[in-house]
Amino acid sequence: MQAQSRLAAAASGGGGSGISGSGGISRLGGGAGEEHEAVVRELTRGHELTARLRAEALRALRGQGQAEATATFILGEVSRAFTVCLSIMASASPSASPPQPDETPPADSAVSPPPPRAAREDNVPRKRLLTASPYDDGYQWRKYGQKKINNTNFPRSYYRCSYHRERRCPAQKHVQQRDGDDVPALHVVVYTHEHTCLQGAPAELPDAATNGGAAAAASPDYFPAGGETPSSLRRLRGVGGGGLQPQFVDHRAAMEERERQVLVSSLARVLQGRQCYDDDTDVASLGAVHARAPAAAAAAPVAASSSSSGPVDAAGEELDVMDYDMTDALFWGPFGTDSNSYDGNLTSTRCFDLIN
DNA sequence: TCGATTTGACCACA
DNA sequence: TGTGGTCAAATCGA
Repeated sequence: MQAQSRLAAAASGGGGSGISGSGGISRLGGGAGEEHEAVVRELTRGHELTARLRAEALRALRGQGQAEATATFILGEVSRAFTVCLSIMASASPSASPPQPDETPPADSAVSPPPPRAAREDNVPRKRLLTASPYDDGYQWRKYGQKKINNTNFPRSYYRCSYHRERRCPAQKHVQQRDGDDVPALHVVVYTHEHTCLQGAPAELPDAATNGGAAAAASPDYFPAGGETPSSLRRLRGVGGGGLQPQFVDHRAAMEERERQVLVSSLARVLQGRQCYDDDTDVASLGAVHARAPAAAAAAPVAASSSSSGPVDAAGEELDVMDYDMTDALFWGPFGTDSNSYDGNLTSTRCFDLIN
């Protein structure tokens, strides 16, 4: 598990200034399990702190256009990186392993439960993912149902792409918290169908880690003809719990580099204050947070999948750990109407995937 | 008032 | 026939 080793090395401060202080890991003693728990604990803490920082930054930058958008983008990517790392750690967790045949059954299992219901054979492609952050995958979803599933402790929630009607996007997912006492709680997410709301996205998109995606947003295909969407811009500044990611609001012109530099430098100072980075942290390394996340996600699951002993869902089906690529970079931008009625045009953003 | 979520009922599949 | 998946009216909240 290369990624796990890297994470453990990073957590123990190998080669750098490391993490210290009251909230950090001063020393990683004990066995691998203890070390694993410590890394997960710190990642979870980092994830939570990022969310708080994001809320504070957005409050402070509200109405400041590019700065607000850039802060949303960067902190969103930092959050995503934490999510990826937590997913990797979850897949490597002893608690994530499927029950072994020789394990002692629960005391109340004298009557063996019925075999899990077979999956529907509808030839619909499905991707399964085990994650601690099932709602932070970069897409916008609308919940349309919830169901108590037999022999599980937690209900299953059903979601459709927010563009289900507007763009006939068939993408769906359902989320179900896995039984057990995982910390953080792990959820099995099953994605059904690919997003087709990505249609019309530029064929080639630049690396957002280096330019923030400004060139992508500058593509004439990215915004509809006539382009300006004041209503959507209003919505992007409004409420919504952070579901909207307006990183490319009005980015047809190249992002103003100076403003971005100022903001990123501020963020770097904040992050350094939390001692999350080495002393030589710079703007480039912040951008690399984005670049590393998909790479790390791709690296670890490959090894795990080859062992065919990865995590399983409630039905006993092995989770395809390659599905971590669902956390790859996604980009959102404004378009069209700001109506989001159920039957009409839904939202003021659309998404497309940089990868593929 | 409008959009999102909840939840009971219904439907289709194994 | 039971269960998972979806629908749609009711409800909630901004």
